[in-house]
Amino acid sequence: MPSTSTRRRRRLTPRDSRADVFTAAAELFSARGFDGVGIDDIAHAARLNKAMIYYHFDSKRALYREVVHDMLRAVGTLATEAASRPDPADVQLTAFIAGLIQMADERPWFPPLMLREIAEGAPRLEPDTLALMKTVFTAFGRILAEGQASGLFRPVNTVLAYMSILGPILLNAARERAAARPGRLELPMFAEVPHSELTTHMQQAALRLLSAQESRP
Amino acid sequence: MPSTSTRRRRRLTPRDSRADVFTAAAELFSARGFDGVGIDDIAHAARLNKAMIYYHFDSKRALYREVVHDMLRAVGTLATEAASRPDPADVQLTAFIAGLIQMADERPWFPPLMLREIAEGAPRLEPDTLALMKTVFTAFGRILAEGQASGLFRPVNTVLAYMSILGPILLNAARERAAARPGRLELPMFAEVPHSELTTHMQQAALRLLSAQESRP
DNA sequence: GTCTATAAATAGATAGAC
DNA sequence: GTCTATCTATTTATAGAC
Repeated sequence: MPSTSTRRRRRLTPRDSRADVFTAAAELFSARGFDGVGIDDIAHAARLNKAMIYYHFDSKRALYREVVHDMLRAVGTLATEAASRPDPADVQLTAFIAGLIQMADERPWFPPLMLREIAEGAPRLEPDTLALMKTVFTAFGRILAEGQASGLFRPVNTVLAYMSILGPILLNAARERAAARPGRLELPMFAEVPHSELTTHMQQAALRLLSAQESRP
Repeated sequence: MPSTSTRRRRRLTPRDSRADVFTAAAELFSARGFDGVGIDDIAHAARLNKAMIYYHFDSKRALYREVVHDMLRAVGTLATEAASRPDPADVQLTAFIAGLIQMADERPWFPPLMLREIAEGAPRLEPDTLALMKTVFTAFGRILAEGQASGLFRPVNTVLAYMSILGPILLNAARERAAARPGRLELPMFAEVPHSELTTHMQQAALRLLSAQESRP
């Protein structure tokens, strides 16, 4: 969420239109991409008009950047905290995975948005955005290195391991959103998967991928 | 590739402008998405002009549909052929994985395009497109079921297994394209990964995920 | 803070010459 | 088959009233 600390506080919940714009923008950018969304669409979804968008944000691109940065900051914090836990690497890793899945639940716009950013090679991303992405990857690398140093994990390419864990989580979350469209649920590939089953599967898959010893049940 | 069989053949390689449009469109849609690409961009990339696009294709959307369908047909064929091999399921599976990686090499526009289609919930996809997607998923399901029936694979949710295999492959291929942008290669997360290492990793990961017995080396 | 109205640029699509 | 010129609609962004 965007920081509200810099703006004046008023009493009696007087509608935070900036937050409404942010949320509407996040949902729409996630669903249709930067170019697929018009300022008018965002304004309508936030039950406001064009002018209010520009009252709160400098430009469409600036608004998009805030949405992406908010998302990356959250993931960066999650990864860094997981890597800093005083636990063995497998616990750190499963915590990271559970956190990612939970985050996709709390910020449903996050998975498609991140998927698209990667798919497009993040052309709209300035240096500070790349720095945020680097934070996540670095923290993940720390977990892996620690697991390998302790003999818990086998040696694997860090980039490929990263893709192997991030990929399915993002893809499945995006799939869930796609399944929500009318007439999709009948198709087997859009079948609903319980949250708990998802988490278990992803954690098992990661440990099976990395485990140095024979596979665990 | 689009079928050229319906059009007249001329001698001396007289430039197939339709194929040029198709390739340019595939590359651009892949890199920037449907809404991120203008007809003019495609025309320029194909060293033609707007009018030629509409001479060959009915509309921007029709052109996009052809690109997506061509891709899905190719993956569908790959998956169906892998599932029809007279081999044990693990061989079928590794063949499917190797084929996917090879396809991403031959049609570099495929991974980002498919990633985006999933991320967006395929809003532009008509019934016949969904049928193509279903073909791929069904063939994958056959491989899994056969592996489980023969005791080679453990029981896993088909959808989650599908995401776990497709996700990393697509994500990594998209990452590779993103890495090609200037100033990216220095970052660790955009480091180059040899083709062979990628294939081995993905096949190992899939087998470790699904294997019924203890992990294989 | 919120709105209407409008400017200025861009994009999908077509007409028609060659 | 290939081109230039153009129509029309949409879209980002701003001006200014309330």
